[in-house]
Amino acid sequence: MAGVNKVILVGNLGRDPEVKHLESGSVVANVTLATTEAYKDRSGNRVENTEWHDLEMWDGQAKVAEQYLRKGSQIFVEGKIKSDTWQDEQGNNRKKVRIRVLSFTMLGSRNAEGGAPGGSSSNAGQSQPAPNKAQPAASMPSSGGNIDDVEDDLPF
Amino acid sequence: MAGVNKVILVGNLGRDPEVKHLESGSVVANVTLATTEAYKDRSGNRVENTEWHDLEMWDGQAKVAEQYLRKGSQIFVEGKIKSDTWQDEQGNNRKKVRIRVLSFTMLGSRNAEGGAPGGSSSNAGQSQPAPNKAQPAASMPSSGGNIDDVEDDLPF
Amino acid sequence: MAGVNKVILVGNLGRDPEVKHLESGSVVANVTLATTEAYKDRSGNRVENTEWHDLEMWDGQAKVAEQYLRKGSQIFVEGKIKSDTWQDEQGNNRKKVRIRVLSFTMLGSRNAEGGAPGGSSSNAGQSQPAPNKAQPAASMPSSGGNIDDVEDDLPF
Amino acid sequence: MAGVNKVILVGNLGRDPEVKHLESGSVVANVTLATTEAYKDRSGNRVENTEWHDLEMWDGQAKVAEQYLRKGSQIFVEGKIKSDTWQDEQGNNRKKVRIRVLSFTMLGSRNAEGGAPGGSSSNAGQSQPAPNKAQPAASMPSSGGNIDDVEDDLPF
DNA sequence: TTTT
DNA sequence: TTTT
Repeated sequence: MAGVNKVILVGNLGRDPEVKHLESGSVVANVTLATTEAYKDRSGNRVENTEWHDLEMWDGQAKVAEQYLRKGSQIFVEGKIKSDTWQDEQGNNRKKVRIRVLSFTMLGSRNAEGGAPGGSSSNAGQSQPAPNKAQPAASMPSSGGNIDDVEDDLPF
Repeated sequence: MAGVNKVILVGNLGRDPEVKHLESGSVVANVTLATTEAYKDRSGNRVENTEWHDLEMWDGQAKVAEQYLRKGSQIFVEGKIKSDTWQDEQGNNRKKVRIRVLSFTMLGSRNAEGGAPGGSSSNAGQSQPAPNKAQPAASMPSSGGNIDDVEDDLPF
Repeated sequence: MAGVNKVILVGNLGRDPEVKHLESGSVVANVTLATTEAYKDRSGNRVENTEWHDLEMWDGQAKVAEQYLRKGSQIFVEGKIKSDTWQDEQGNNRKKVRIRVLSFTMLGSRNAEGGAPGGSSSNAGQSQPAPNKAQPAASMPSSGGNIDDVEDDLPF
Repeated sequence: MAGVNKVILVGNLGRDPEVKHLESGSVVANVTLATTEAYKDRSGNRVENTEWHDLEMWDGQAKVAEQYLRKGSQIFVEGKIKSDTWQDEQGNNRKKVRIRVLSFTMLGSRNAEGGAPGGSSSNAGQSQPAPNKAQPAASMPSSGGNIDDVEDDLPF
């Protein structure tokens, strides 16, 4: 019965977060995260391999994501694997795997000050204007949320 | 580019490993692992939630799995998320997520000596006779494999 | 500022937990945990290497430890590194590193039912009688504590 | 016997790495890493707590550290706890805990291009000129080392 | 001694 | 779809 289900990721967002404010008052953010590994194949050529992860963040976390994360943002994520299963129209069993984020931390913000925060690619047309990625203390959520390490504990 | 993609699981096998010896000489073992978490809901009732993970082990690892793991075995797993994507007959994009195991460790075997190793449920009819789960050093694979912590590093 | 400090251990207790009930009402348990790795040296000989960790558990966690953990118990631990620094009598800077446990899970108990729970080494003379290591749901702490995954979040 | 001893850190270097080239040909780099966590105390005041870790890197890893890491660099580290024990002159048992790095990844380099790489504080007087922190592929070690994820597997 |  |  004793179980551990833990995921640790460091990667970059493929898009701006998609945030939904539900009627219940809950907020959910869906984020796609790329983790890329590079290695040499047998011929000595450099090969890159990218894995795309579907992240799910809730409530306080989702709000911080909405406010501070953008396409290209680099984050550290701790979470767990969580799958939904259902039957499709053909009666086939289907399964969708997501990472339920338990906490995340923005990375690399220190050096963003000198240049365009997030770079030119971080604020594509479909998104609202990006906030200052440098995360000055003054722009911290007054709710007491912690930009740098956002936790949100639901039972599952 | 800097990426981290790490999964840590502790759980029990849902079935005996399914092992295939490929013509290429490679060996692959597919394992289903359950991680269960328990919590109290708002009414104070104990609720259990089980997540099933599809694990993939290769070569030396797969051989150790074949020899020592059985339905019910408790293991610690370190691996990474790895997905296959394709189009189904309807032209829909499909994605299958697996955990590529990088190393695993058998748990709890130390105290299993006194009773039936693995318990009555650990050796269903479709499987070969289970070996002694207590893993005495003497029964270690002569190939130099390490029963307790099996690693197998492929680039991806 | 963004920081991550995470430790994951699987090992066995070197002694029964040492538990102190403080006047403040807090409870602290000190636990020594051995993690052993085995490898082959250049000559092909099997070598074992054991690292001893000093764990610190508080309150609900400490109570569960007091009640259920014994010398020899195998546990999964998640925690963080936490050091105390001071000057000794000679004026030298000293540092003591501990693992502050954030959650732990008892391992291997499921299959222990058939034999002596914990095995002969798990209940040395200096300790109180060991409880049933099999952890039936019925023997769970009525306080709502979760034997299988004990969490306790202090700020640091 | 089955053991897991894993440490995961994200933090910033307190100093430039101290690198020693041993007569044996081995190279060792000692690095101090700060992991900072912030939280609100009972009065709602923001409190910061910094833990300092002593990291040890060897060979290929150490060379990459020497070349690319500087005071202030942010890295992701995976390693294990490793302690040395000895008796001091007074005959007291002493123990020194280090993190043996198994792999590390440089973080946040993407946005360093626009400004001064590493910032003004990253290259203090006592250090050699910092290399371009942006890690162009062209400056990669020809030895096949991977700047972004450096691994080095010794048995212990 | 870092970082924000 | 990210990043280098």
